[in-house]
Amino acid sequence: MATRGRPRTFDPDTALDQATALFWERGYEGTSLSDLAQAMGIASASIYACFGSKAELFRQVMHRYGETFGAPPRHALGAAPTARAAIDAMLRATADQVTRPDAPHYCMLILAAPTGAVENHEIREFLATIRRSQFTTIRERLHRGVADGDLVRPAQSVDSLARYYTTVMQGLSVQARDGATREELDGVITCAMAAWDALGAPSDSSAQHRTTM
Amino acid sequence: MATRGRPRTFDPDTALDQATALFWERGYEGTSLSDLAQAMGIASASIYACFGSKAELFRQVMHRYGETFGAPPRHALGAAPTARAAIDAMLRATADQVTRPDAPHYCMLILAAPTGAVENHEIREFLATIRRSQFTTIRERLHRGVADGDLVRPAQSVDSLARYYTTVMQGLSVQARDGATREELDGVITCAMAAWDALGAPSDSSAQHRTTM
DNA sequence: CCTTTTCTTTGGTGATCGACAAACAAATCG
DNA sequence: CGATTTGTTTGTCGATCACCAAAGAAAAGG
Repeated sequence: MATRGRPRTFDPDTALDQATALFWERGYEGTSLSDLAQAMGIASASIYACFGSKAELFRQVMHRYGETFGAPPRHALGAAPTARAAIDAMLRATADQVTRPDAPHYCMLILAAPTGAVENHEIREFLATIRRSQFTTIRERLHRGVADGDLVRPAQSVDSLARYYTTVMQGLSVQARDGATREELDGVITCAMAAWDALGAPSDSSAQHRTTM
Repeated sequence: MATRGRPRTFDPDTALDQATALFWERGYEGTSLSDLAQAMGIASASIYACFGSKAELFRQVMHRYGETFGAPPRHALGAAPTARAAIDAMLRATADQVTRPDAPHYCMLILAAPTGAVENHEIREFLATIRRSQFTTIRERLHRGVADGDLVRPAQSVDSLARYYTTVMQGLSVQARDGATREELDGVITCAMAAWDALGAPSDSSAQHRTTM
């Protein structure tokens, strides 16, 4: 792999990090190319040469973002021994991430481009697709719990339960955005997990209140 | 109150509705003044004469939006006899609103401007303030439930319970945005209400012991 | 009628948007 | 070395941004 031609004078990964910081602070539409070029320390033409376009740069930012910011919740979901522990750990890890003191208090995947001009609908749909895959990942973890026997098939369907915890996770971003503290999010999560004990019926404690609705 | 001068040739309320439709579809930053002028059927100068600025127009749009789109959930919260029924009805009404076939599937208050350019931070904070007031309204309804005796002070604090249901409500917008159906949101809400029975203590059984919080 | 008041239309402000062409610079290859 | 390849710099493209001044139009007051 010969490296012909003039070598790049900047590190693409570092530049991506700087672009991430800006997109994170201002969202997709709120960030301009001249802002990006200045923050990345290069001319806008170099952005096009290296990353293609503003949209393509954002996609690469989100890819990197998913592997860093998104890693703890994803890892928690997969590593915990039971479905209940997995969901709980995923939510706590999310709360950790969206209240980190060194970053804006929300998840880019959810709030960086939920709406926007017509010409940016592709970016919005790009993020929506990732969010939908999060839901299916959570759902699969619950199904695994049913297979493992640590989650009794709930009165509500597994689909509903998965969507419910996805909803809570996404709501955490809005809460953090509005100034909720890590401790307050912990209280939210504890409430959310109380539904598990009412619905999912853990195998260790036999069903108690099954009435309602 | 004499009406001197040339009368207005358009109805401000109708124009506000048309502006609402556009802001709703594209968010705050994604909507341009020329788009608005065209949709409202007037020149941009008339927008400034009547509404002041883009930001001021958006504030008036949100005021009207809160009195129309926001009315059903707010009314449900206040009208239901018990705290539990109030929260349940509020969430179902929210699900109704964010899946209406005649409007974009999300709540503007939550997703119209969660991020954006630095010069639009005031708009973002304007919406955040309204969202925080929603939380306090929900909290007050729960406190009323405690006073009424239909909600036993939960193991988790009333604050946490209020923030939890606020989080779920906000998450519903993201879910609807990503294509969740009304029925799927119903399943989410049923799961969310299951937490009530685990935390808040049943409403029918008379208040048991008053544990300190 | 004329004056005053208010709104609308016209037209354009400077700034900034995303994107790129052309010229220049720095590396490898033969 | 010269030729080739690749990245950077410079400058700018047409479009669009939010906004507004100036002039024309339509009403009421005198």
